[in-house]
Amino acid sequence: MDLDEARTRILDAAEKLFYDRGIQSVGMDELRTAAGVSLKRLYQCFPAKHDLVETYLRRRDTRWRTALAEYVDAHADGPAGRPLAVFDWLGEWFAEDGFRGCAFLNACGELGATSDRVGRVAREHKEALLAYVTGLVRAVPVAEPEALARQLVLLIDGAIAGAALMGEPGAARQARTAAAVLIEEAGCGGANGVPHKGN
Amino acid sequence: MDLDEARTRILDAAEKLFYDRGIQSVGMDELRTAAGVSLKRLYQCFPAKHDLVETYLRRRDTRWRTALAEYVDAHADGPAGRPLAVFDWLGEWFAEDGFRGCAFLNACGELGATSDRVGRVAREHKEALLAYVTGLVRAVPVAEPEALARQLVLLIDGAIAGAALMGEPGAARQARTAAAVLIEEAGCGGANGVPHKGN
DNA sequence: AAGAGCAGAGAACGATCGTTCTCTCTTGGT
DNA sequence: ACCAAGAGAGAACGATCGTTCTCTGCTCTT
Repeated sequence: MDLDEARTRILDAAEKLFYDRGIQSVGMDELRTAAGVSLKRLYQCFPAKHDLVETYLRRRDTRWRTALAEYVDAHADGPAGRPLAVFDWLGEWFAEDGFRGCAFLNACGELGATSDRVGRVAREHKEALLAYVTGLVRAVPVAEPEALARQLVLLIDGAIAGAALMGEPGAARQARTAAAVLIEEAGCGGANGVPHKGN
Repeated sequence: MDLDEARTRILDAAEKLFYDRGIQSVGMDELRTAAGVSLKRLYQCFPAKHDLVETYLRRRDTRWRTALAEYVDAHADGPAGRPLAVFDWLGEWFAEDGFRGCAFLNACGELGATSDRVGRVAREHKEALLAYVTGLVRAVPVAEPEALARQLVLLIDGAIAGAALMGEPGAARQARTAAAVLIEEAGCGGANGVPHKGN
């Protein structure tokens, strides 16, 4: 077996097990069995468990944001619809089997106080999400795009948390309608010409 | 030492340690030392660790919601300001030393897949919060108070998650302004007479 | 064909976990 | 004063954790 193939098999098993059951609940031996590699290979690819944890989180971060961006590019109608398409993607994600909330928030709650590395990865993930949403918001004419982007990220995180705890995918739709109101209200003479209330 | 006093000392130590460092990272022996009771006493009060975990979460739930309600009662000016006062309280909570996000979301991410009891407690906590916010919203004249309450809870959870990951207490203020927009927009001819846009 | 080197399987190790047991000491009733 | 009962302190137990080591067998070069 190739070394690169072993790495991806280990990371695939780690992502499934860590996300499903938490990090501390999964032992290296069970991981080895799920990946189908030997313990020697496992420690050859990842010298310690926290290395595997960090790599798992980083790979999930890039994959998650790539999937989101691809969905938005494919499904959004016009620049104004792109921020709202984010919530449509969330709705599809919430409905997936095995959805268990934000992997970074879970990892941070479990190990954030102990390991500063997972805290750093989680922070980078959230900053990258904010940067992406800010880019989406800049394409629609609103006053203070950064402030609106931060509000939308609040709705995103809230929807993820709500869907994780309650198991109700409808949180995405509620967040979407709230986002539409916020975007509309932040608009300064947008496409439909509704003026800012500005009291 | 009284048995009730032992219980509260154990619960106080458990709340501090579990919330600070996660549940699985804290052993019963360290807990015993922090509480200043004997192991026999500990297992006499809580026959197993998951009993202690569940009791810790339930007590934190009632205390958390009581503190929130007391703050809202004390600081809100008028019925319309009560939902907004929730976010003021969040801001003070976020700024506290040792703030580490939502204890129920953290516990659920760590043990939710393993223990269904912590999942149930977390769900009950979030339902109680939604019920409380719904009660606040009903006092201000809006169309569809339940929908608005759900949106506000999304903002609350998002602010907690954002503050937990990034350590920025400003999330509470951003959520507050977003909440003000949503409340204003949901109003059906409220106190200031702004009509619903209703497109 | 033979020896060197690497890969897989899993035993082994020390540490730590949740939980129980033992031993000693105090205390209260008669 | 004496005995029963319970409390505290911590040793002990089996399980499991992350990590390393050993042993066996295959493969590749000359």
